Amino acid sequence: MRKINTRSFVRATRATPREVNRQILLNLVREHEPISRADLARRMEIAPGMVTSMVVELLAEGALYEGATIDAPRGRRPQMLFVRTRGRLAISIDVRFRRTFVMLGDFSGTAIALEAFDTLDDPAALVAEIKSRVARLLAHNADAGHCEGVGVVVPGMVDSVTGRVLNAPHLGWRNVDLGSALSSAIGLPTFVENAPIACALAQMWLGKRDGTELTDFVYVNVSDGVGTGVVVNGQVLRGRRNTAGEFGHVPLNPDGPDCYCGGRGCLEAYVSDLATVVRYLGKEFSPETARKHVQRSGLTIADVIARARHGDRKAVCALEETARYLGVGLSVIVNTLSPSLICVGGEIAEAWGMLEPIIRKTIASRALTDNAAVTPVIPEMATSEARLRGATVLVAAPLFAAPSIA
Amino acid sequence: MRKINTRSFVRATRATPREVNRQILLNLVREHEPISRADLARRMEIAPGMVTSMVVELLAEGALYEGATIDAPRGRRPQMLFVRTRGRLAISIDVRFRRTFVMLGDFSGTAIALEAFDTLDDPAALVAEIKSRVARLLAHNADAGHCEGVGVVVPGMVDSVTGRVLNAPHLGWRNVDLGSALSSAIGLPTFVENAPIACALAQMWLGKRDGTELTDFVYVNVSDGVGTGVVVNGQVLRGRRNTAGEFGHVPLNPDGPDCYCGGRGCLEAYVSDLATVVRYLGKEFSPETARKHVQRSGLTIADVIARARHGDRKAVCALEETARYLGVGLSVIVNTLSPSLICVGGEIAEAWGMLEPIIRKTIASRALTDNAAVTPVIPEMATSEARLRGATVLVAAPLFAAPSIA
DNA sequence: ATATAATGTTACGCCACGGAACAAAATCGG
DNA sequence: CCGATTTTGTTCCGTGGCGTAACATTATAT
Repeated sequence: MRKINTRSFVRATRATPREVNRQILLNLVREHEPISRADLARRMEIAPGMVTSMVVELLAEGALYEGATIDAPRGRRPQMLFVRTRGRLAISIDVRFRRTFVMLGDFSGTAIALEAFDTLDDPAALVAEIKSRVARLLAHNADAGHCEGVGVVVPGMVDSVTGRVLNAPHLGWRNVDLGSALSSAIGLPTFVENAPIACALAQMWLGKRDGTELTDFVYVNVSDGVGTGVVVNGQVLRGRRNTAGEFGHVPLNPDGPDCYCGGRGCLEAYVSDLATVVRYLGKEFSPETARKHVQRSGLTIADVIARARHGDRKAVCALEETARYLGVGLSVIVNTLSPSLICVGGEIAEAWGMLEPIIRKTIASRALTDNAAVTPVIPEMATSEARLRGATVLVAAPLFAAPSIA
Repeated sequence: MRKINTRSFVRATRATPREVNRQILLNLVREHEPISRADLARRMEIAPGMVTSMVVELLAEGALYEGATIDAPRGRRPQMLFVRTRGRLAISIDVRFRRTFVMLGDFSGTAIALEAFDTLDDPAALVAEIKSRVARLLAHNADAGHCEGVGVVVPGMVDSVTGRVLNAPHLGWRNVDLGSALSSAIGLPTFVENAPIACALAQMWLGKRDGTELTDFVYVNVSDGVGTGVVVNGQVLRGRRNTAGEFGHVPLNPDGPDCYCGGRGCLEAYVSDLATVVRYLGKEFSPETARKHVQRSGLTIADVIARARHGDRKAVCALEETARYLGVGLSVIVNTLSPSLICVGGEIAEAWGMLEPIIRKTIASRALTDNAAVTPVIPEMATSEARLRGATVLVAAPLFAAPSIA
């Protein structure tokens, strides 16, 4: 039961039913391809004639394509339909603390070309560098298809409507109009999004699940910071000024370590990669000294995980402590949002075998209901390039999204 | 951008545009009444002819009624339209720990009759008592109009679709099918909902705001426990099995007092009325002893507030401590959900003058962005009968809700 | 009395749903 | 090898409701 916002509503027009049904059909093809017209009519519970008329349109637009007819036990052979992803290209850009990745890929998220370079902290310089690389990528792959947009993923708060980066502490950016800059530099529609949200979108649109829809879940990204992307009812939770989802700064202990946010005992101060490495080094975490300790040691979270695998007791303990606190943090998410799934990304996911039992136990002991206690928690390995796939989704997904009505 | 759930979607039919536009029109009348057809046409940006055809339908159904024509500076005088709330009745029931309230009121939430009696812990006995009282109320007020349904508000987790009370610890209920029992006893459609969610619904549908729509906010109810109703995008956040929104059990301190939920240092263990009174008595809060202490003292939260008003230093300190912890809890809500408003209900709202500065300061110091720091927090006084108005909304609001499409 | 301006109604074209009939292309059975 | 059957896909037409426009109604201004 949703209340209509009378200050900003979308009226239904004569074309509305067609728009709605077209999108439903498109999504059914997307999730069940290859699929025949007859099967679509059955799934949508509409007359076959309407499927024909919609499919004719979608074929003409190039949204779908017809594959071969396939064998059937009896009767006329069905002509299978597919969503056209090949030849529909997107530039995906992942701006990270040290390195920036630029990918040319198609709408299915598969890469055609991938480049990386050291991130330039000056936004104008970064835009210029991206511009030249994108131009080269597009020129070298002119035969691969038509590029329909640019998706950019940034570690920080983003106003996805205007494309402005509101605050990206790791890059030292505040109120940078990255969307406009890139879109005018490259000459393609550009979409900018916060990294954990983009990862959540990638999970929702590209994640292969066995029959279950993923419309209410939380993506938790653990890296230098802890960010979350919350999806409710198939929509990203944004809140006022796109500042929702900061579960990384849930306070777990008023006497805990200081955090970069100015608070004390935040989840992030316990479970970020920085915090875990500092713990392994036997030091106390503090915003002032953490980076120094880690840089002096030359260790990364990957090293700590590797040492733990090889039996280093201190490394195992450091990771187990991280798992305990992460479990507490996730139990807050479980009790407040009650998602149908939590997905944990970041390099820490590589150590999932060690972490999972502790996380599970912690959640189970703190969940308020039996049902919440068994909330599925799955890792997403860093190798899956979640951020770049999320950047692709920023370009591709709007074509499949539900029309907003009322 | 919403993803369509291909496992459970609603196709658009030929009647869909009409349904959508009808609801928009109805809501415009609801929020701007009295309003003329011409004004509706302008606000909806549709031709006046369409307004006429829809209004004819709605008048015939009795959803709207025509008032008098009013003066206009020039031209034909407009005929004003109103939503018909008089004569459309609802039974509203508020089941609380000690007392149960039964109200007969119209769709605007104004009471026609109100009764109260001691809550019977046995569900069957309670249903029987409610049945006889409702029958009498309806018989005595047969001329007041037609009763269209029953709304029930319960202190606990509710599956609002089936009407089952999943878990109401204060009543000692588990998996009680209250909805079916009441609906077959009274013979009217019955809607059951959790108390803080119902309060949130009352705020959203009946709250008088000056021009601003309230579609993303959190209602925090502080009483014996702490419950929250979260509204995102004009919809209540429910999560899996209706267990979302338990911000009362966000852990604030691992070394804090034990909580009824089995955890330690939960927000509820610091700021519930019980916790505040226990603090005033100079005792440590614990689930085993809290009620005993309070009962022996004979004090209620209202007494503590009254004493603080009369200059009792200990009472002021106890309340200020509650405000500090509540501020921490609200800052968690601010950072994770980023609502456009937080509404605090319960008897503690009566002491708002004392609490607000501390709450505001705590939120401001812990918010992650400047914008979040100034999230409006408003009290709702207990006198406004939020729960009973919420129960009414359960019956009335479905008539105004947006049709769910795609 | 006529012009002007505002509200509200009636009329009709057209798009897309909705149902049904029809065409197409395969297997099955004799 | 030919008709019956089955399944897929297309064509056709009726109808509801948007969308535009003309028209009726009722007031004030000049």
